[in-house]
Amino acid sequence: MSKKKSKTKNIKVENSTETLSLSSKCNIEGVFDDDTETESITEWKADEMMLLFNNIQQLLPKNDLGKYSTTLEKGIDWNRIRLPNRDPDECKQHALKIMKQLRQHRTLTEMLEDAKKFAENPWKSQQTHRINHPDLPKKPLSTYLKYFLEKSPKLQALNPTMNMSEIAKLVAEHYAKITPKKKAHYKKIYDEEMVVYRQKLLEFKSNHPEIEFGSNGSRRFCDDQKIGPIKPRTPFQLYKDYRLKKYIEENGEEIEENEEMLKIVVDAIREAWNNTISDKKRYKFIKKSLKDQERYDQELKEFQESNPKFVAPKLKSVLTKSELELKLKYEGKPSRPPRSGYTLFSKEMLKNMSDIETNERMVKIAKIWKELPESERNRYNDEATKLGAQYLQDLNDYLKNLPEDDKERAFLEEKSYYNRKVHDIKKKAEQSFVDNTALIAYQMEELKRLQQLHPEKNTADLMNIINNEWKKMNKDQKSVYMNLAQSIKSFVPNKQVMNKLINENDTKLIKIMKTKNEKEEELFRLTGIKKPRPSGFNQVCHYILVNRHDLATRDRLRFASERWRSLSQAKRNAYNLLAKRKFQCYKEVIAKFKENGRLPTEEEKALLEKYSVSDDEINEDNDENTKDNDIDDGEDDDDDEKTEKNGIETDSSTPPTPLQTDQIQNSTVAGSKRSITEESSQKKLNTKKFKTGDGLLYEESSDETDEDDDLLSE
DNA sequence: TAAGTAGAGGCGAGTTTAGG
DNA sequence: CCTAAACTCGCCTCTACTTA
Repeated sequence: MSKKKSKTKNIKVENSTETLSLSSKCNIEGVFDDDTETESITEWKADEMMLLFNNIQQLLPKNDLGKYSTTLEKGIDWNRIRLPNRDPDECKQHALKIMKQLRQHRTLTEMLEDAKKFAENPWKSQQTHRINHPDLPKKPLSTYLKYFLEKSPKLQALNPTMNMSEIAKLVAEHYAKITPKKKAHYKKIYDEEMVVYRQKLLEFKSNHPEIEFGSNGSRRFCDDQKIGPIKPRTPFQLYKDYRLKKYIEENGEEIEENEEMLKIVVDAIREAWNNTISDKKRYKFIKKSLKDQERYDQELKEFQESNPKFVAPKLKSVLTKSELELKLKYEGKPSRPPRSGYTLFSKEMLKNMSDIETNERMVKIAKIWKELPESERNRYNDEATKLGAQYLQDLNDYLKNLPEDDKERAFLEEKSYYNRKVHDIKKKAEQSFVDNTALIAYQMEELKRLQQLHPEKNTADLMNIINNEWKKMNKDQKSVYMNLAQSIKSFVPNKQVMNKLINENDTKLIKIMKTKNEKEEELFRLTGIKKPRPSGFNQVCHYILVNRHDLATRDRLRFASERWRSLSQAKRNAYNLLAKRKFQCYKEVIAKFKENGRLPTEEEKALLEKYSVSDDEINEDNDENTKDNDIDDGEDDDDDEKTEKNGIETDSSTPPTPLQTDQIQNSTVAGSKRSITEESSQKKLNTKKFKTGDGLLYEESSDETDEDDDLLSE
């Protein structure tokens, strides 16, 4: 299989004292084994090549950072290369052919150095000249290597757990023991081959007087001993053992005798493993391999107990990435959904684009995507959303059924994806909150105006008109309401969003979040220490919400907002800073408590106390009194960020129900314009009232105060 | 130093995903 | 929609050994 490997690359010309003079007109007539590559190289003369490479050098792009072949393909203006009797494409193809045989992973600038050296004296065997003449005869293998070739497949079959280095050691061991008679036998073959080789080499030299024979590079060696338990076997190795055993049973011992046959059989087995074996069977060997891993872990543990100094070798996982995926798939793990409609689309498109060049595919897909009618794109987007929701559901089911030990690991594997999902949902919900709130604000304002203008019309008709007006408004016209909505959103915690998620997808992540909060609750029960409000603004809100029962909830929040804005910047900074410090302090306390149940020390309690702002302080009406502010050290407040982070970790003591847009709109009208709504009962209105406007977050509350407090103190 | 071998690991380039 | 990071692919080198 790999016999053909580096055929043209690693053949090197034998060292020789004979040094042939550099000939600029050398005409290489050698023939490559692979005849498709032959003609153009043999046609080109050294000076011609030199000219070509010098030409290319003139045209190198400024930033030559890509792979040389890419640069040759795309970075060079071949029309500007003019060689007598050569068309640009010929030049390009020739340059590509030569360079391909020098080194693979380099930039064109670097490769040109090698190429020019090559052109100076083609086929000279030196490190930079790795192309060897295809006609150069191969030196016969040494007696040891002949023996190695014969013995190593057998020893591999007998010692399937050994790697090549170990096999080589074993071969050497065997070789040291073979009888002089056998050695002489190998030597005889070698000598015979050597006679032929010398003859061929002479012929070669006479055919190619232009070729200079040089010396070669060096190699590094290092040694590491391998002791300890036998390494776990990979699924393929196990499969190979199984097939080989079966083969030997069926065909007797022959396979041992015939190394060629063995190689063929092993190759066939590999082929089967890679291409034809069913996933089900593969999964069987994957399981076996994992069992062997367990065996290894156990043996290693025991071995290390008796050999404490033994450092376990770093092993790669017995499973390849795809094997692991297969395993998880078989165990019911859902595969990740496409992230967007576009992803879904491109995935679908890619299936039928194998004929198009790789780097053009994505460009093409993007183009088609853009040209797709909106309805089509929406179809993909909807499908992607559906798949996403399905995935969360499937993942949930999968996690639920896992053994307790695996749950955590499996969850962590999906965590980043999950967080992303949470992020997406949150962003979406935030946006729809802002949109809804803006519309509500507009509706309220317009309704009032239109009712005065057209007292004869009923509310439903007016609302229709208003909604149509809104639809026709452009961004600028809406901006006032959007800004208002945004500012309302900014002091409303993200709790609803999270709760929506919790209700819809009761998965491990949320369970972890819940346990987090269970700990917080426990700490509160034990010490009375509550999770502090994460920002100065939240403190103000809290204070107003608790103390201003004379106002409706949304009015209280509005009032809180007004109060906050009326504070001087210095004071706001000061409150934020305190809140930040307190929050940090609390975070440390809760971390310790979670870790080992340690309760806060007196010192920590005192610190938490120190960072608290008293209600009285907030209640001070004369907000201009910032002079006596001794806690302001001018630090920027980043409570927005804090609030947000905090929002994610929020607890879920009050599971809310997500609101539908129309529901919100309807209730808004009802709530905000109580007087004009049809004869609904007062009680109903009262309940609904809290769903409206900024009250979006406080739906269906019977005990406002507690809930408000809860919501803002998260 | 290079020849043989198979698997591990490195690397550059190409893709996909996360996250803003 | 964009960028950075992570991942994949496929090629390349290294590893053990001896001989010339």
